[in-house]
Amino acid sequence: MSCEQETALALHAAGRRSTTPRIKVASALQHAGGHLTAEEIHALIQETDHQAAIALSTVYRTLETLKEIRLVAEADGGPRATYEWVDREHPHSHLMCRACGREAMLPPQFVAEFASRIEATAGFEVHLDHFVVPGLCADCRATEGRA
Amino acid sequence: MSCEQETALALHAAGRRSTTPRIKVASALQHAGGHLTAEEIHALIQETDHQAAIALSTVYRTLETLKEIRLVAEADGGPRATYEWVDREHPHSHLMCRACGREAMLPPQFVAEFASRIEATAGFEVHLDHFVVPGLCADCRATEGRA
DNA sequence: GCCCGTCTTGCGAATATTCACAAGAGTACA
DNA sequence: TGTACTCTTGTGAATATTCGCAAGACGGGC
Ligand SMILES: [Mn+2]
Ligand SMILES: [Mn+2]
Ligand SMILES: [Zn+2]
Ligand SMILES: [Zn+2]
Repeated sequence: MSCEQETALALHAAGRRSTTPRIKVASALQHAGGHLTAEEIHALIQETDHQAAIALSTVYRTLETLKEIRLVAEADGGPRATYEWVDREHPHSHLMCRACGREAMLPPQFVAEFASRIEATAGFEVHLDHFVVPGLCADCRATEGRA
Repeated sequence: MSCEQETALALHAAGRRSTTPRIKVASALQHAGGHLTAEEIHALIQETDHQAAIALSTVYRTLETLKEIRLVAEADGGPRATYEWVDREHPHSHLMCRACGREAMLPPQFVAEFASRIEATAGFEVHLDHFVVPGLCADCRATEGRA
């Protein structure tokens, strides 16, 4: 089954309609990979598809919709929000250094166990599909000590 | 020692200058308590202090500065960012339901242990001073099952 | 396939947040 | 205390993001 079909199914399963902008935004995120801003997504779609243009405000709304049904995750942190396709089979999270900006991977298992613990005690279903943990990397910790 | 003096000390310790806007913003957050938007903070300062007004853009910049030295934490999630004073002695985090919007407290211990684990394996110093975990509360999980 | 009711979109306007730059204020040091 | 140097602020403008509303598209039932 194609990516587009899977997206359409997920939308329907969530009681939302399958529309051209939603499919295009989802497709752009899936095939570009990585973290993209709303504007980058919009530009990608224009390039790929010279005819029917999508309004930038629709891209924002669509990202919100896709986030609601957890197909897409938002990553804040910088001055602009970025968005990434969520891979349910292989979820990932980041460690982001506030000093140098570098990113490292965070073992998904740590996040999963943190979530399990909360669900077990609070009955709260945790949605940390793509978690960006801020802090200081080992290098910058050393530097800071000397500063 | 007064709150203002403590803020000034923290600023100096971080190599930043102690200025009127910084002290006022910090003071507003400390004494109002809870989550405030930049605009609410700005309004509070105007009310308290009819003379020297602070520019709204300065409030934004100042909040960024106070976040950098971890006196203040930002909570996203809604359409507008909110800010809260960080109480180092009694840190707290939230569980926020994406369906009904209600908030519950998250045991600080869970966050602390999650952080310890990351620091132990990755050497990364985690800065989760005020963590808002999205998800579904127990009530909404039940409702969703029936929907 | 057509009709209807509702959900979505495009568009433009309204807000929220960030930036650039010259003027003003805080610090270190004499 | 005065000076020099740098960091911050105020202001206005630039961007980013959200909203309101009428027109258009989607999905369900005939
Ligand atoms: Mn990622
Ligand atoms: Mn809080
Ligand atoms: Zn670093
Ligand atoms: Zn709820």
